Amino acid sequence: MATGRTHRPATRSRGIPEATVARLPLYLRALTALSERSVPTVSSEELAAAAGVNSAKLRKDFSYLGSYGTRGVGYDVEYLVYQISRELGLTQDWPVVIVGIGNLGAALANYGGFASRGFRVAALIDADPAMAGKPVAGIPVRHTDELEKIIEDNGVSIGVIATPAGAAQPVCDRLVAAGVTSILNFAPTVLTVPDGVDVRKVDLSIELQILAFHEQRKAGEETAAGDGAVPAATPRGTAADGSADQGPDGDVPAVMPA
Amino acid sequence: MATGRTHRPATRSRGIPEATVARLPLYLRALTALSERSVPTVSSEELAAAAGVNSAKLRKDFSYLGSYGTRGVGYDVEYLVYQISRELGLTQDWPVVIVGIGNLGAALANYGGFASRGFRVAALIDADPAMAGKPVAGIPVRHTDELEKIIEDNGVSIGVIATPAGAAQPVCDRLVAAGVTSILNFAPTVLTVPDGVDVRKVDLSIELQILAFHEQRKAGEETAAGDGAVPAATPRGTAADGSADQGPDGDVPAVMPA
DNA sequence: AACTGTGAAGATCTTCACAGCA
DNA sequence: TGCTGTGAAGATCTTCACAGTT
Repeated sequence: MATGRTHRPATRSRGIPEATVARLPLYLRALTALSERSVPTVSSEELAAAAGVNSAKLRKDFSYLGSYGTRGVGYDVEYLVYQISRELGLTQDWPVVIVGIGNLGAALANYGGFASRGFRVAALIDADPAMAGKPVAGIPVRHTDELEKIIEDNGVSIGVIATPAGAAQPVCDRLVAAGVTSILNFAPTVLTVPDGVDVRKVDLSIELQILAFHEQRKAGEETAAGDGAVPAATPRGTAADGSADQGPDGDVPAVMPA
Repeated sequence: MATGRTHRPATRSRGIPEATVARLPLYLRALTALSERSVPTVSSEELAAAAGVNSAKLRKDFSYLGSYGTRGVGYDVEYLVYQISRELGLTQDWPVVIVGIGNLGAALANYGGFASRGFRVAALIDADPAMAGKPVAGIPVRHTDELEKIIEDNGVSIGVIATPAGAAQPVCDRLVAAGVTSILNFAPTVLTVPDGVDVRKVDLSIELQILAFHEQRKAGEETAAGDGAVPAATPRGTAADGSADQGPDGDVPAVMPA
């Protein structure tokens, strides 16, 4: 082993740090709202407040994209929306398949934000033969047997797994074998994928456990006063301070349909 | 904002770094699986593989909890399960309320992992009068009017918001006013909360956008033939390298019911 | 005067590599 | 011998603070 190999230059995709990439969608959402209100320009201070981060961080983040602002003025909303969209690859259409149409899968299929921003639900797939043909969110559910064909016919490269934990890895393997290279996993399992495939996971129970940790911490500190919730002073929210940064930075969360 | 206040000593809750806290649930899940198979001990190497992280990181994480392992042997599964559960505050019962019972809220209510690990759904709340009384996952939905009373009667400190984006902040304000100090937000909005309240967010569209960014990157690199970029080497999956760490570390994602 | 862009300092997090215990 | 626990080095990320621009 050893091999001083290029030990994963990772993150440095090409200059934009991963932490910044994770915040671009946040900025984009805030900018889109401003755009809809026809606001022409914003200062880093205003936009930062709307996105829930601090302005220094926002400016540094934008500096990785280039110099899209005007000193003394701020940023042109429309222009920034375009630049960030392009950077995120949202100027093109990404066909997505959702596998596992239980409560969660249905919720995802119905999610409006999907179509609105570069993503298109190419197909809903479920292993239950009884579901086949039934429309969910206006899209007919197709059987797992067709998975490979669907991926190929639609050139799908992003797959969403909303199956029970036990089915996740097999489904993942098939998706990858069929050509999917990015997976969003809602099943509470660690997926193993070959090199070159990205996996992000969303896990409800993990998020709750992280909250429980901080909650327990608060309870302990409060003791000083007596009990009541939220003393006058700050029991302090460990991480995530009040209005500032949301979603500390943990990594995961998971959900799983019935 | 501003206020040169105690500039958030944040993370250092009391020694355990936030990044470690975010991984404890992962270890716990892997350990629970081992426990069910009656495996008595595990090495950091084995457990790390099961949790999808590298062993050095796992050992360092555990070192913050104390010295619970045995050199030359490994960790006692049952003992570790207990220690991590205690650290995360899962040895006590956390009543949780879910507000917004659409497709997503129903999916969350049906999520099995809820009850199994220290969390108990105290109530399901929805603004639609027509939903009141209807059982979802065996629990009758109650109207938003009762929110405050429910929170107080059950001593709820953790709330899950699965409402449409527009209703999220108002609901959040009421939850906080009633005593909730930890919120898991599935609505695609940045919530503003007073100091001392923790907010974590889960946002589907953000996760997809992050995947799209990397996906676009991959596509671009493959083209390498054309312009001068990336030799002939691997197309490489930007971040999240193959089987290693899952879920890079972004911060957020969002889902929203119909 | 107002605000961006950014070098540098600080804070966190990760990985190495090896001393030390069972 | 086998594997944990951890100081130290590295890599990232955040925040400061101010030069530079309109």
